[in-house]
Amino acid sequence: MKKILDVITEEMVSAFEAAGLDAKYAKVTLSNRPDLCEYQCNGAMAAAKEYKKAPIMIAEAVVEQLQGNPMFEMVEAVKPGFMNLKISKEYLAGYLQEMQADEERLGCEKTRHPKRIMIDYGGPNVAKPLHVGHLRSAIIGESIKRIGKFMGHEMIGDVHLGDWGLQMGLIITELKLRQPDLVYFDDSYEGEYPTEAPFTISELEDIYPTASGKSKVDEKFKEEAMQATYELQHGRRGYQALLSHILNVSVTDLKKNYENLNVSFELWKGESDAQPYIPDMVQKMKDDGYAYISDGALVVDVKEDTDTKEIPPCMILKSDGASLYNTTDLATIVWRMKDYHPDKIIYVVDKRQELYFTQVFRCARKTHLVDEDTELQFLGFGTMNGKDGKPFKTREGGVMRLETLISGINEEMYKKITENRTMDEAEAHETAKVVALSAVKYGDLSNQASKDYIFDMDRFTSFEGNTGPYILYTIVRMKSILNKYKEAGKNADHAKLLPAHSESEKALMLVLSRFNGMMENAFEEVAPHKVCSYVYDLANALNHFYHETKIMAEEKEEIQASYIRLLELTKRALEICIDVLGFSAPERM
RNA sequence: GUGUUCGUAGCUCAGCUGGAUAGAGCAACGGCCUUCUAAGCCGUGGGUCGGGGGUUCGAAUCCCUUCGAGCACACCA
Repeated sequence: MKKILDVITEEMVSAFEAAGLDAKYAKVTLSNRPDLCEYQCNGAMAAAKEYKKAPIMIAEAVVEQLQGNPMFEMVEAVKPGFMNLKISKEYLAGYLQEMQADEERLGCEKTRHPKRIMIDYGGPNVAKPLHVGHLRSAIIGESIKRIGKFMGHEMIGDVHLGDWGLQMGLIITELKLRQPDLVYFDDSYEGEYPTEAPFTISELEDIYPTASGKSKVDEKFKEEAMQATYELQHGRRGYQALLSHILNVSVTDLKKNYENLNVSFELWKGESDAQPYIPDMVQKMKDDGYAYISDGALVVDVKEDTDTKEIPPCMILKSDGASLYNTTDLATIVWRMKDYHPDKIIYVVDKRQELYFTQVFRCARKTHLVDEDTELQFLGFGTMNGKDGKPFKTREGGVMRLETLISGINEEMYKKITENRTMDEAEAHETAKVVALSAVKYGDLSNQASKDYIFDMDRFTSFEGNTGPYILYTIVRMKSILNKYKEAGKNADHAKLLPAHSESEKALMLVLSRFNGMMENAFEEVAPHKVCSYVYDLANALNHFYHETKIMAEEKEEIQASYIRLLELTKRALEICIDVLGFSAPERM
């Protein structure tokens, strides 16, 4: 259904035209003076110049046309030339009724031009546990994916595993040291390799850091690892079998961890999947004359005339002929185009990689890896800092494992819940997890993705004010009333949504009516934080209304049923929003 | 050095496609639970929107400049 601002703007357009004025000035926006009005149009002041008339004269002429329009409760022209509007309660109730009829989407239409959008987020490394640095990409990427899906686009999330490079060689080398007799290290072995991995995830998580540590002090060990890497990448059977074991064990564990975050991926591709495409890609870049040797390395120029600074060429192969991150990312674009032909690829990556990605994108475009109309978008997110404003670290100064962070918050949450409510242990733990996740995700998403933000454990676990738990609490309150209503043997399913009876009810209705416009905008701007701020507005409006209105004590059935309908609508809107943000609400808390 | 992002209340952040008195939350202070979950609601105090210019009828928002901070600048990923 139409956005409420568009509906009002249409009326304004007619009014402008009826007053003999250009409709381009008729844009209506939300009021920034809620004490004066709900919507405003500032076009009269802009039009003053063209028509050489005082803005107030123009405003009055337009307002004249709107007098008596049943859509409005108030229309007035003020001081310099503002036009202030209040929508009629009847119209608003009708609008919400229409929203409610579309329970699934609340009147937020799917796009008419669905796109296939791949979204590259997550980016974990195999054999390494997830740490806090992986949190933002997962949370933001997941939310953007869900917003896109809701808007009707085909969203394909790809985890883009870090499963290529020296780290693999390190693991293999360390494993060889620990278990030299494994068949994987036997060159003469020609049979099938075991299906069972020769290590568990916890062993793997021990092997990698050990190996990594050794490589920094032990030159010989490092050389061996490099050699192993080389052999792996050049097809040594035993090592490739090991690689797939490492992958299996690791991916199983990663899936579990991401699941705990309510994050999932359509594709579990990794850097290794791009490798087969490298030779042809490089050859073609050479044949087409884009790639040339500079200082021994193979590069493609990507600078453009409009650059404000020198953009270094995009390196395709190192001077020793080896591939590097760029090569893999470009080859990844190759298979993505070949297998999926997306309209757009969004990269949800640390913003420090921006320059690097402009190089990759330009190179991909220049060498025609992507079509003209395939959009490559870099969505850089800021660093998650600790309370001191410096990158988030453990007390000891190390990187904190994601699991540690999450379980810490879960515990804190569990304490809070058991302090305040009586609930059996199992439910309390389950609820704690749900609420803790909302705290983390909302805390992250309510900030603009591109900015650094301070992850303040105390603030997030204090659960007051603009937080995930506040939103959940609001939903739980509504659920509680709705249950009571049902328990009383009543049913409001076919009740009419009546015009607002109070200011707080109308205020709530006004926020609700913004739903479809908000969602559309959040998608267009790839901005989950806009969903957060809407959700907060809505929860606030509900709580004001809730506080003033004794719903269960309302004696007139018709009015009470209308309140219930309004609660249902609000609850639904909040639930859609938090779902799109990637978390959910418990039954009680 | 070059480029880039940012600088809004004591703290954490919105607002930035220009509009009327710059908004929240936390913290501080004061009210509200015999009635639907007080993890709530209502109220008070707190701001040269880093500084300076400019464009405009109008600037936190656009442009220039300056100061300060972060980040990035080809053989790591």
